[in-house]
Amino acid sequence: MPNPLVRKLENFVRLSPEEKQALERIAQPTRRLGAREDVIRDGERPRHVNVVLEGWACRYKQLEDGRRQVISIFLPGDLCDPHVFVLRNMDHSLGTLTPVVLAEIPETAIRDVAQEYPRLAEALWWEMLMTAAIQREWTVSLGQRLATERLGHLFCELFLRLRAVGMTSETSCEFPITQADLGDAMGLSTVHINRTLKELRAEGLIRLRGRQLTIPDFPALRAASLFDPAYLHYERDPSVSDAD
Amino acid sequence: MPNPLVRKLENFVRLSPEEKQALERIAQPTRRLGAREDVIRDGERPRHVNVVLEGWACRYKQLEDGRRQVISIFLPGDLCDPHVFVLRNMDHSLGTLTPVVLAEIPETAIRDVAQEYPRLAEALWWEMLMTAAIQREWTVSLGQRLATERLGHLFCELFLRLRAVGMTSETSCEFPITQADLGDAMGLSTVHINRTLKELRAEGLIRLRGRQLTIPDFPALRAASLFDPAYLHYERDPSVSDAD
DNA sequence: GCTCAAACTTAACTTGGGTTAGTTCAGTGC
DNA sequence: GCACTGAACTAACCCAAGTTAAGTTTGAGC
Repeated sequence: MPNPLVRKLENFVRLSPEEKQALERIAQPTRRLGAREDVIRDGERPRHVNVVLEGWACRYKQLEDGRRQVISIFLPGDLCDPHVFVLRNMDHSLGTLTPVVLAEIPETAIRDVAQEYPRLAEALWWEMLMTAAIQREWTVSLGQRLATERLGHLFCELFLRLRAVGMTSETSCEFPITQADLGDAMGLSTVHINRTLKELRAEGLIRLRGRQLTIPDFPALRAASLFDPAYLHYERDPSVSDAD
Repeated sequence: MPNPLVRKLENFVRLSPEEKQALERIAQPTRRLGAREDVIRDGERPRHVNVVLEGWACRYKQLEDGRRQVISIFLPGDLCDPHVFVLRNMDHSLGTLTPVVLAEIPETAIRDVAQEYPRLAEALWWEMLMTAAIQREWTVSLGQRLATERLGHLFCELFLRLRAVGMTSETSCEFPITQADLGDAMGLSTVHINRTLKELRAEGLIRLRGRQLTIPDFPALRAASLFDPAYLHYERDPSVSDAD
């Protein structure tokens, strides 16, 4: 099973064997957590950059009165903030949604690798900018899209992000999170998530049973959700030859 | 009138005269736009980094069916994406809300200045991370907060951001955008923005007339909106002496 | 194969906010 | 002074999504 961080970055730049090795060296498993545990909490001082190697995690923020918003979802290969250190304290928490294996990378290791391999530095930039683009798209979803569009859009996004790290079949992927988590992420109540899933199922746009999501007709779901994958920027740099 | 970019960055690091001069040199006015014009449109290729010197601007995304979400608001001193160039095409538009004066900085100029002055590089990192933190907070607002909290929270945020560039009095600031724009930013209809403003006014939490916003009792508005300024990270680096 | 808890599902009812369709107000141009 | 325009404001009605309060399914642990 290849390193998901390597797989992810290869969607943007072609990496040499040495570059891949350098990445794999710094992204080794160092911490295992169960489902629903905190990686780091709001207010704490970050000690390393976390990379998800296995499982699903999230950024979230809890309001004083208990309301909780999941701000981002992290899939295998995702980096949680390559440059957290600049700000001294976390302004949100990181938690797991499923059991998770993390690579905890020290500040210096990231810096060194970026210094030595400029193409890796560029790939890390791409990853940061794409993360920001996803955050913006969530803003659009929460601000403008109806519940069916919101969920459909999220399914499209997560399916493509999982495909980018080789974790999908033709039309299906693992989908291991609960309806309550989906609600916290999309700003909807659990009950309404359930209603909305029922509707999407009834229209034949998705199948979702156990921990398995199937999108039988991606273009159909895409159209129903006004999903435009451009913001994911999965185009390889044309200045890098595709021939190896 | 000092350069707002300099003022903003000084909230995080203390800058030497040479550092200030270097910033001022690259952040010179190069483009003037009227209200409601586009700086750059979705799909276009960015040519420079934009810094707002005067006026208010925004990031926005327009859906096929006309719905529009304002994704971020840019105030004087704000940089629109120091590293857009990595992604080849814009996945959203930048537009003005009022007449605006921009500094258009070439990619290389930013890079050079960051290379020569490491403290400026760090300040630019801080600015990027704070922008991301603001985006996350908007996600929380749109997902969890009621209309009154949402608007109150936005007023608190914008007031503090304006104060950081010296554009407030004790309790007031310019507030030059329309209720329709507020609606597009907070995912609410214009009508409901109006109702909600009425409510906030009735509770004595804000005054808003003409283009002037007054927050007579900031702690009260803060409490009513569950606003916690920690995410703005306006703490000066403690490793830098406060004595000049 | 039984127990227990978490996750899922549903129905009935309520509410926050959207929609439609205006009126009023404040500039601006002439 | 009057027309014109864009913004601010309001009322009546409607609907998407929240809330409450169940019942049902699933699966881990024994």
